[in-house]
Formats: sequence, structure tokens, C-alpha cells
Amino acid sequence: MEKRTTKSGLPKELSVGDVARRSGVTVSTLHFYETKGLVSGYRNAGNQRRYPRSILRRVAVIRIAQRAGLSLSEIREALKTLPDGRPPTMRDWRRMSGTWRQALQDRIENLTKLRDQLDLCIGCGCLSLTDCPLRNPGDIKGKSPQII
Amino acid sequence: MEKRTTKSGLPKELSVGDVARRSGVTVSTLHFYETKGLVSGYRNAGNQRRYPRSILRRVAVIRIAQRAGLSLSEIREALKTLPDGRPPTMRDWRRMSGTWRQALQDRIENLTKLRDQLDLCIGCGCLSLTDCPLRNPGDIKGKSPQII
DNA sequence: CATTGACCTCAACCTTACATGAGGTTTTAT
DNA sequence: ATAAAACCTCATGTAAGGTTGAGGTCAATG
Repeated sequence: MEKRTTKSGLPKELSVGDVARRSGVTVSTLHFYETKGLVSGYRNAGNQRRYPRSILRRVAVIRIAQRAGLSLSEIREALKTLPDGRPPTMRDWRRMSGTWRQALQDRIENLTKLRDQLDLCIGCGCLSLTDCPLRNPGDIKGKSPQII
Repeated sequence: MEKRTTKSGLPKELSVGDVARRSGVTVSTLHFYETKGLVSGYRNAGNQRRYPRSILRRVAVIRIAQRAGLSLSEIREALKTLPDGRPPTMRDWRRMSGTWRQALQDRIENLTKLRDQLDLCIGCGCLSLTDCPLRNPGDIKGKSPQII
């Protein structure tokens, strides 16, 4: 693939293999993403997948969101609000990445809280104490552990 | 269970059900942890699991380590350095939790870096740029994505 | 124009971290 | 003493996020 190019020298359409090479994910991952509704493209006369160049950005966005800790289904929902074949506008991108930034921030704060509690407990040899914050974290709901 | 108690009124040995109730994990999780070598106990005459009270601390430690992002096999390895039937000493606990603290800290730093990059890219409408740090993060090794 | 590499689909498999249920035994409570 | 609650083992299921392989087609190249 990557033969027909635009005047800028960039290929107009991409095969799965092209996308795999350039995005850093495998072909099977692209197939998988397609079954999960995360990416889409069209087929050529021979039933092979062809993608517009915007797929590359889309895959990059998916990977970033994964790094931020989102599940593929959350990512799919977020991507639903973006145009699929066309590159997203600045506004589109800001809205989505803003939400993701917040999710990331929440995760960071949770982990930081855990780290600080761990620091306290490393100091005090804790975990034997009935009121150790680490033993009954506020973010775990349901039947809480009894006094140990 | 929880009938025979010490003079302090605390039960001397615990059944799986007791441990489940008091630690906040299910019985099947305890079975599972046993198959994975994370916890152990002994059996009574009727082949039922019995645990010393120190199991409670052990399970608490496992859950904390999970929150910090460690896998069960990593946790198992770390726990190997602790006594199983006896409560760990302060030194034991400090060594282990110190390592975990570091792992946690690394995770926090990675996520923070990602967040900051995301902030930059939210501002600039990035991801179209060939040198966007989000598109080729330093922490992903191997064949890096080509210029998009 | 034949070959080889790239694609196709579909099913099965993998890892992590458990949950569920069947069929049978042991404890506990009345 | 008996019923109910709790346990036991072992097999199977679940969910996420893919990977692998078989069997067959398509396309780029000498």
C-alpha cells in the first residue's frame, strides 16, 4: 500500500497494515477496535479495509485515553461525539480531552491520597490499628470491614 | 465460628467466613488467593480452613497493594519476604511498603506527566503536530509510530 | 502470470482477577 | 437429633483487551 499519494506526497488512503505500522498498534488490534466500534473505515473492491488519514489521529487519541485510565467502552462513548471520517475541530477536541483530563486528575488524586496514607502508616507501623485509614478507605462502598 | 476466644475476647482462630466478613473480601476471593499462594492457613479435622488472626492484616495489605496498582503476582513476591503465620515486624513492613510507595509514586508521576501534556495539547489543538509528545510517549519502547 | 506478501473471516485461546453453581460434607443451633 | 448454615472441591463463566491460527482471497512484483 501507500502508493497513491496526494500532491503533498502523503498517501490518500491507508490499508490496515499501513495504519498498524504508523500508529504503533497491531493489525489484530485494529480489527478488534473495529468490532468494538472504536474505529471504522470502508472496504475496497476486494473487501480490504481502507482508512482515511484521520484514522491515525483517532488511534492516537484512543491510546492516550487508555493511558489516562479509560476503558475502551468509555472511549467509544466519548468518540461518538466526534466526527468519524473527518478530523475533529478544535472545539470537539477540547471538550473531550477536558473530560479526560478530569478523569485523569481524579485518578491522580486518589493515588496521591493513598500514597500519603501509606506514608503515615509506614511511619507508625500501622495496619494494626483499628482506625487505620488504609484499612477502610472511604472510596470502597458496601459492607465495610469490621474492627480487626 | 468465632466461638473460642482469648482472654481479651478476640477469637483465636478464624474460618473463611469470619475472614471474609472482617476483611471485606468474599470467600471465593480467599480461595482464589490461596490457589495463587497469597494466603495460607491450616485445616481443622473436618478439612475446613482455619486462619490465625494475622490473616486479616495480610489481606488488608494485599488490598492496599492492589490499590497501589500492583498485580497479585507482584504482591505474592513481596509477601514472600514476610512471615506468613506471624505478624510482620515494623522493619518488615517498612521495607515492603517503602517499595510499594515507590511504585505508587512512579505511577503518579507518569499520570501527572500525561496530564500536563494533555493540558498543553488541549491548549494547542495538538495531535496534528508530528512532534506532539502525546503521540510518541517516551515510556513506550519498541517501534515508535512514524510521522503521521 | 505466477508467486509471495498482505488481507479476509471466524473461532479459539490467553491473562488477570475473581464469581457462580453443582454435588457433597461439616458445624452449629434448636 | 435434625435442620440449617457454612464449608469443601472442581468445573465453568465473566469481563477486558487483545493474540493466534486455520483456511482462503487479493494485490503487488519479478
